[in-house]
Amino acid sequence: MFQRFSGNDGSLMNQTIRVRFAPSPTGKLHIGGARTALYNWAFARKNGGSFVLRIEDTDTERSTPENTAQIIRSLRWLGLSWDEGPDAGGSYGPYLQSERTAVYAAVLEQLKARGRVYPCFCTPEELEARREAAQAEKRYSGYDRSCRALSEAEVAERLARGTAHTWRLKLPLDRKTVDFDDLVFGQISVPMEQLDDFILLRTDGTPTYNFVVCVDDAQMRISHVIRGDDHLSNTPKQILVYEAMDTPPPAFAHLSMILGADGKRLSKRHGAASVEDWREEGYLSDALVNYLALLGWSLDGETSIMSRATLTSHFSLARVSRNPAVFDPEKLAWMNQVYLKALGASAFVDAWEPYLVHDGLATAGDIAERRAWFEAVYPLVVERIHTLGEVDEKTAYLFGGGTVALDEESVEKCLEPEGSLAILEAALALLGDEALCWDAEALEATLRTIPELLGLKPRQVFQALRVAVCGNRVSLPLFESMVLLGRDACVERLERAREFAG
RNA sequence: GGCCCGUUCGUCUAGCGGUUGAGGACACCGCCCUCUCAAGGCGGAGGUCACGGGUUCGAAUCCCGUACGGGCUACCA
Repeated sequence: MFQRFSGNDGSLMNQTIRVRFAPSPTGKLHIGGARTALYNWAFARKNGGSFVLRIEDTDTERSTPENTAQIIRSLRWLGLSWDEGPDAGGSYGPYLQSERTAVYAAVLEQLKARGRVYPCFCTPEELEARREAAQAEKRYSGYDRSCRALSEAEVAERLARGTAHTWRLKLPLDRKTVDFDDLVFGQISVPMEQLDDFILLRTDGTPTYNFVVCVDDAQMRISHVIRGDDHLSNTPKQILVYEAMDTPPPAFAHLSMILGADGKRLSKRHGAASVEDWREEGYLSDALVNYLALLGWSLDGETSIMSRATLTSHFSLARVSRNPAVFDPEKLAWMNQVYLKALGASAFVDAWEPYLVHDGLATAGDIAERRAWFEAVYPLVVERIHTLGEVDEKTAYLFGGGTVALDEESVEKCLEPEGSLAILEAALALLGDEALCWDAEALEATLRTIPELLGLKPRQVFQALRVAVCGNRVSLPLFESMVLLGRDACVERLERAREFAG
């Protein structure tokens, strides 16, 4: 699959598009990570390329297989699919960094053979002291390259003696800058004085991030690295690693950070910060994907509701914003309702079921048996909620049979005032008619006669009946609620309410 | 401290030198609808385009400073 695109030098060239999402399994999939994954996926799908999932689990302290499984679950829930990954296989594996140690060792050996790295025997304490001294004198505090000046004999001698050492990258001393053309940020230029011979392999033999990420991206033939802009400053270092490996670097596209309402980087402090959290609160993946797509990217500046298909047919890095974006839960909530309204009754009941079961309102068996009843609730409740998590609270009064919990304040305001008893009696009399058809239209037509009969305002009548039947002065539409409750339950509730009525 | 990056209504954004008296969306306000709450319809308020200099006939758009914010500056990723 070949695509023409503009290369770093501005020329057009043919290249297979391959992108990757490389999360570290140290926790759940975060909103920021989800957006990075989404943009990578959209870019790959739009350009007919491949999307690779690679797990960066080298931090054995914090990485767990559970987190990896959880991240994969979240990505799938979001509707993203990858062509290669730990679970999907592929010809550039393994896709777990913890299984790639031999690859890193081999590349390091090549770099040694080509004289692009050198051992450093400086201890952390020495480095720390020198760094502090440099900072005190306001000099660049990077490594002073002292071990780079060691003679071959001395190096051989220390190595033979088994002296603890790291391996550092030998930066070219004759360059002035490292330049690259970021697909989002544009031309970036960093002076070489700001870069030092950073460590590729630690004393304990483990490779560092800036090394492994290059090895992996190079070996996996990644064409475009799309990631958070916290890596923008690391990019020059990585370009130097590519040069040492004698491999052309991929194109880079950095995504600005997602912030909380306080302007700080989005985190748990801001409430739900992981995809899993939002799912549990009752957000639809379609809504989350749509919202995330627009957080830092726009189709045309006008469109706000769009499907994954639109995303994958129109996504473009050129339209990715450089400014950090503040995550706005209110807009997500609005968008979620838009998607809930488009869901349809059947899909809604499926999505609602876990909440019903969890809150003890119904069992899976009840739902299967009275499917139509649950589906009838949908059009009433959907325009009054933003998340699935709110549905049970809004509909709980429909489940009590002949009894309902009466809201104290509602009773006080709508049931206790004089005239309520007469309203209840009138309603009971009218509903006692066995011939009355128990549907919303008939109920409304019948009960509409009460205001005139008693000389009361419709509002007063219906609010009294609402509190008697629904237990609260705020509820789903009264007549439809009565239909869902059934005649017996309604009559019983009206009778019970009489003792509170004025 | 040094280096890199960013800065358009409260928020997400459109805008890539003139058709912009800066457009859309969320939130907000009002009206209509109405059995409550919503939803919906209509309308409104809200931006001296961070600030200061330039370049230009003309700048939100290009250049340079300043301020503010973020990132990197680790034997973290």
